[in-house]
Amino acid sequence: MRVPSHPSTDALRLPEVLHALSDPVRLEIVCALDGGSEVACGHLEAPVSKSTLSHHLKVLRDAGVTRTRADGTQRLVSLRLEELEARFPGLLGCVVDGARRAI
Amino acid sequence: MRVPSHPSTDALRLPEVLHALSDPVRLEIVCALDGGSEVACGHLEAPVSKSTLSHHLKVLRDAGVTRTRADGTQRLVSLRLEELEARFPGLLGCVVDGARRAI
DNA sequence: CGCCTAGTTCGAAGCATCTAGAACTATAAT
DNA sequence: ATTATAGTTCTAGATGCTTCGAACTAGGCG
Repeated sequence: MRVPSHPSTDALRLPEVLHALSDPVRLEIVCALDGGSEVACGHLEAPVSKSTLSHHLKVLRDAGVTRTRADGTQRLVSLRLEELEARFPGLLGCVVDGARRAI
Repeated sequence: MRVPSHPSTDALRLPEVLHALSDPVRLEIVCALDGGSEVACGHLEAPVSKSTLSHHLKVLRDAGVTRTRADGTQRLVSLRLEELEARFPGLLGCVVDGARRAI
């Protein structure tokens, strides 16, 4: 399994980031990752099939919201907190707060 | 021309708001409205046709991002700053800041 | 090696989005 | 009343998104 590519911090595009965050399933994933922990794909709870979950993780990764690294047969996903904060200060915090209050 | 309907503050949904903000044309409109001014549709600069602009304004309005009121033959559009701030604190500010820096 | 586990990728269906032109509505001005 | 102005709505096409199952890839284990 080849290592997936991640956009550089400079390459992050706001419309793309917002679109990545605009889906309920992906918003839940982001909330689950908030706190900085690395989570294996399979441990993410989402009401979708494995392939759909993989697709959503790809959308988040391509937008630069998450990072994925291989660990054995698993893929560990985490938020790109520092990079997002550097490029769009406060955004992720507001979104997660808003999502936690009422999705 | 009948008055368009606006969702109540309670009815605002984060995924819908984020989706409304995830389009470059709409993001530009929101930036243009930031500051609190009311702007007539025709004075908004957007590289799209009149009907497409009308569509984008409807998406923003339906998501609860903007408010529209009639004034003669014109429609004045403005941001729902207070309501958005009450429901999703800081969000609009972060988005506008991010958009201004680099769209 | 053969098998299991963990994810990805492919193919396809169904639905939504963005876009524009044409037709329409409503207000204002002549 | 006629005409002009400002937007909306309808229709339609092209594209994109979400979803799933099936097939595939890669690493770990017996």
